[in-house]
Amino acid sequence: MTTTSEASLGIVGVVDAVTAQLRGRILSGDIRSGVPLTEAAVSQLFGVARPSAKAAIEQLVASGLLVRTAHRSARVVGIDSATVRDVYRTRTRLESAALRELAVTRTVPPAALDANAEILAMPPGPDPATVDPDLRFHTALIDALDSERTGRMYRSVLDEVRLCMAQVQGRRLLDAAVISAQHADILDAVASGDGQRAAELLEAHLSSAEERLVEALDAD
Amino acid sequence: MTTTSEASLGIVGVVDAVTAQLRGRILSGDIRSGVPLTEAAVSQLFGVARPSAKAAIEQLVASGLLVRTAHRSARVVGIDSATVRDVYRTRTRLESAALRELAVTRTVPPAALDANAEILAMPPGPDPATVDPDLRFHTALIDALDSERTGRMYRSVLDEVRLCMAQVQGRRLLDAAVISAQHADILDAVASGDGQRAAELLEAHLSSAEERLVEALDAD
DNA sequence: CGTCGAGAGATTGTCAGACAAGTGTACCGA
DNA sequence: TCGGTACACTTGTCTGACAATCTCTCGACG
Repeated sequence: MTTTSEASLGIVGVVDAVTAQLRGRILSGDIRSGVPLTEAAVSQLFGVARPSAKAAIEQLVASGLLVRTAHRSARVVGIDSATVRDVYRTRTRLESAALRELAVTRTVPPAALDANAEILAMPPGPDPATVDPDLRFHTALIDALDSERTGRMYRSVLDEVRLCMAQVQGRRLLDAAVISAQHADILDAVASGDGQRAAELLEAHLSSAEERLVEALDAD
Repeated sequence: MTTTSEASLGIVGVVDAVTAQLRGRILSGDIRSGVPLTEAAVSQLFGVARPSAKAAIEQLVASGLLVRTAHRSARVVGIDSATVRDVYRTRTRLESAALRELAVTRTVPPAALDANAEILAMPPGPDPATVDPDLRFHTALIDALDSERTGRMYRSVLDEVRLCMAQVQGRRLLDAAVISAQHADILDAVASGDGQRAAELLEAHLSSAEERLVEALDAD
């Protein structure tokens, strides 16, 4: 098949297209956790052969978004407290290491400043729309390292962060003004060359988010 | 196929067995970089169907051990200076973060002590046999965090470290006694709760290894 | 003699169909 | 009510096939 119009749009193949579509549906919460996701269902849903659907599912299993045991249907991974804690601890390790490096050269990533300005411009109070610029702020810190492997790792963890938020329907977030202020403090510490303080501020920042997520998860 | 004797030995399927075999051959330097690794060749080599060989190759591409562009044969990834630097910088980030955490609770992983004792017991001087306990020492630091995701990430980087060493045939290593002493210093810093010093010692330790690898790579 | 283009070979991407093997479940008998 | 067995569903793997595309080589032309 592989229509030329598909290839010109950045889709390199059928299986990658299916994978991207599935990933989007999972991260947006469209596909709920618990319901079986059979290869036949995916193959019919997108009109592709079963091997293609199988390959797409396997990619997502490798990404950690789906889980599957032998001869069982794949399912969207269920997020529990332990998962959230592990995801956030891993996140914190990467980001704090990044901040310490950036502080050495007093490098403040412009993209992080932009993302935080976007949060600050929003009306104060909890707002689901803060999620996107928030994640962009943190991604900008990692991207500033200009490391292919570190970036890849971070993005895989971030996928699971998005999955957490998709499964916690009531995304109770902190006040946008508070988030923005904490971000600004972190960047200030980086600008002043104090990597230790930047790492500590980040740890506190992410810890509160982690707790918020865990308590929302326990409320069901 | 899936013989019952295979299944009882921890092999869950044909494709996983092929993947493991291929990974071993790549990491041991058996399969040289540059030569094309076609799906048909893998399928004939292990006596499996082409889809199975394809799946195994795709897993290794995802692992970063193989590279492939569309409609081209897969090849073992070529290691250059930039790759080595990125691998080691990513490694350092994860390990230094681990040391800082361990220092907070003054936790010295027993497995790290064991691995380092193994190095110390070897005859002084460069010896390729130090590679294995050396890698086990560093892995023990990460494993002490008891984090599934962090461990997964670290292992993927470590695969590339092994690949680096496989491609640099003359594995000029530091003196076993020197390595062991540096490791001991790091653990001492952790035991005394000085995470900052542990991280700095680790950074110096890995930097020297990185330089050694880069200069060996440039000598060809 | 050097350079460019076309064709052939090789390789991958995708599909269709098929069968074996394993797991979970529902039904039936005790 | 409880336990065992048979069935349906799903996955794992294979065979075979064809289209698309990339690379390489060979020949023609300037």
